[in-house]
Amino acid sequence: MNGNTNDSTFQEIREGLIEALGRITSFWGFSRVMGQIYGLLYLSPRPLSLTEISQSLSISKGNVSINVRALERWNMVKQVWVKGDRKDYYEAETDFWNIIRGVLREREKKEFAQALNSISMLLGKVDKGKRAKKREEISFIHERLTKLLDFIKLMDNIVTILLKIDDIKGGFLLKR
Amino acid sequence: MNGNTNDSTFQEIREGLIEALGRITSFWGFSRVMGQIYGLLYLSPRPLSLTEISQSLSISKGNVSINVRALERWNMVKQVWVKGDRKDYYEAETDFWNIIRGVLREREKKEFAQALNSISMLLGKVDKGKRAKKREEISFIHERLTKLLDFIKLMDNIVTILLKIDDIKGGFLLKR
DNA sequence: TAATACGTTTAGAATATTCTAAATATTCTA
DNA sequence: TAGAATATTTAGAATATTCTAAACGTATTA
Repeated sequence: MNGNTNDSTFQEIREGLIEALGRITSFWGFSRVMGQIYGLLYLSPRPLSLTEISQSLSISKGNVSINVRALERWNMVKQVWVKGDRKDYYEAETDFWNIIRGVLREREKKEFAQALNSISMLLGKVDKGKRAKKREEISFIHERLTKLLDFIKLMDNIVTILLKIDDIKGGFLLKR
Repeated sequence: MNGNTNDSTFQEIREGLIEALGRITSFWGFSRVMGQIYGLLYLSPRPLSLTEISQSLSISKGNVSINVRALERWNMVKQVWVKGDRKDYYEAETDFWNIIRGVLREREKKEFAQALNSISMLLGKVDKGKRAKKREEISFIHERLTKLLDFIKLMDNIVTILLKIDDIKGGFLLKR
């Protein structure tokens, strides 16, 4: 090193971010490759093609294809048009709150709804049997399920409110 | 079915919750078995031993052992003493906010710290090379990394504040 | 239309994870 | 201390996931 920020330093930084984001996405339940691709795009001054991504990360084109599609689904990557080139190009979405919003909407929201459904159904089953012998056991189970259901409802409401605020105000609470 | 809530209905409900919680924990990045064990304990009026859990869920004792330990680490299950019995018994922690608090503290918090570290380090590398030729590229990378770092800091702060509030007030914001 | 350049899908290989059964360690009781 | 009851660890089997290379399909150019 000579004190200048040269190409190899850039390379080092890129690889560092790729690794870091790979770890993070993996931690949050996405695929590691998604984070790596996102990291690469995030530090690229211009959109990259599928082939370039594949080569930069030493990952097969098929794999890149699948993961880029996933990233698009999660609002983390946008496809862009490059004039005079018929390849598809991709760039990183840099509005993180927008990404979170998308994830909350598609993933957490759905999961809460499903949980809510399951537990409600189970509670329904308890309530059907009023004349049972085992009073205590019924009331115990009823109480526990109700408590759980209330909690899930509350979480679901919080998420809903967050999304509403964000929709209406364009993110006054969350954006910077 | 005869309209009464009988044992087989209880069984059905238990299995329903076990399945639902298994799905949820799996979704949130924990093992499925953890959710199942938690579900079983959550609807059990008395603490259960390792062997009972193993039999109820048709899972090897070894597996139960590992996952119960994980549940304890996450504050989701407590070991309890049953007089006159030298087996270990376990029961579900029913304060969900307490559980969340623990998870935030041990998992998210740590992960944010690590991310913060990585990105700061990368930014440091950029700043070292002031006299480089590629001015634009430097400022581009600098800007992007700063933006990312700020975001992570903000998230980290939010979590920190949540935990502080909860510590001081005993959870006035979160508890019900 | 033929040849080319690309993206997607797929079958199976590589890898990682989870699980069990058995071995080992620990704790308790007599 | 010996023996019994329990919990934990571990080696390897079972399973699930991820990845690649090649096949395929589609659009574009010559």
